[in-house]
Amino acid sequence: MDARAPQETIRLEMPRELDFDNCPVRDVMSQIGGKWSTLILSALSERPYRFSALRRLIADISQRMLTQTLRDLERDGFIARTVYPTKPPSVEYALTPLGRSLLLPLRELIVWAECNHETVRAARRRYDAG
Amino acid sequence: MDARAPQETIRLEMPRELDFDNCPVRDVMSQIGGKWSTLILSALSERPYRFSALRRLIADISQRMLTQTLRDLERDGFIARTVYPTKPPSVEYALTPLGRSLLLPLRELIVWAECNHETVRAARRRYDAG
DNA sequence: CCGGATCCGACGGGATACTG
DNA sequence: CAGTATCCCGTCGGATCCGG
Repeated sequence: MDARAPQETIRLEMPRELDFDNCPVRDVMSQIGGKWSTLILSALSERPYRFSALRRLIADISQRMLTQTLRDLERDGFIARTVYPTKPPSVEYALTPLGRSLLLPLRELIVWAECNHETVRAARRRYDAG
Repeated sequence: MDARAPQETIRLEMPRELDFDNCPVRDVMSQIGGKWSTLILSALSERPYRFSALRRLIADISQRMLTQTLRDLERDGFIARTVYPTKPPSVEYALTPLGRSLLLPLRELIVWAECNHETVRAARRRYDAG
């Protein structure tokens, strides 16, 4: 997980399907890589939240993007949307089992990012200087 | 790794730094989430490659995007660029230790994507139908 | 409270042509 | 061979207003 850890030799296989829609990696990445997806998944990993609660939690997300990202995540089966017909109606979002299973590999990446963020930023500064 | 695997309860902590540049997750994701980054990292995980070799390997990448993505990955310290002053000059790209360390969490995500791709596509079809 | 509809700027990414 | 320079367009995401 750390760049200074003993180096295991890792080989990733090139996907043979380079077509975007048929390439699993690209298909998942294009969703996870969105600006707000991981943030929302992180929030929902704690517990289900209602729309307005998510909005308060993330704070700098626009109404539009929250709605859209939730829709996309729901479409892919990562989260479930439940409407309670109260007045006014309340809507709750929760992770599905599929969504929860995604958290495992996602967490690995998040931990890596936190561990190596400063290294990356340093490399970036060096590159921009030279 | 599979959605049907026994469910461990995972909680991801919300990053307190919501500012884009200071949030490690977003900072890494915005790079990895690019259209070509993971493909290039996968290729270089096998062995170093020269520019034209990468181009043949990826095939449907444009010259422009290959150059730009390689630059970005180099800037972040994931790959190293070595110029051999032959005639005509040849340039070789290779993973750095930092880049190689990224492959571990990345592979988790790739494996997950391959395992669950069909589930996601099915969910997507259901959503679009209903 | 939970959105949808619309307009708009910024950026990612493709195609093509040109250079050392 | 390994790029740079332009042009162009589609999508992402923000702001704002409107509706059940």
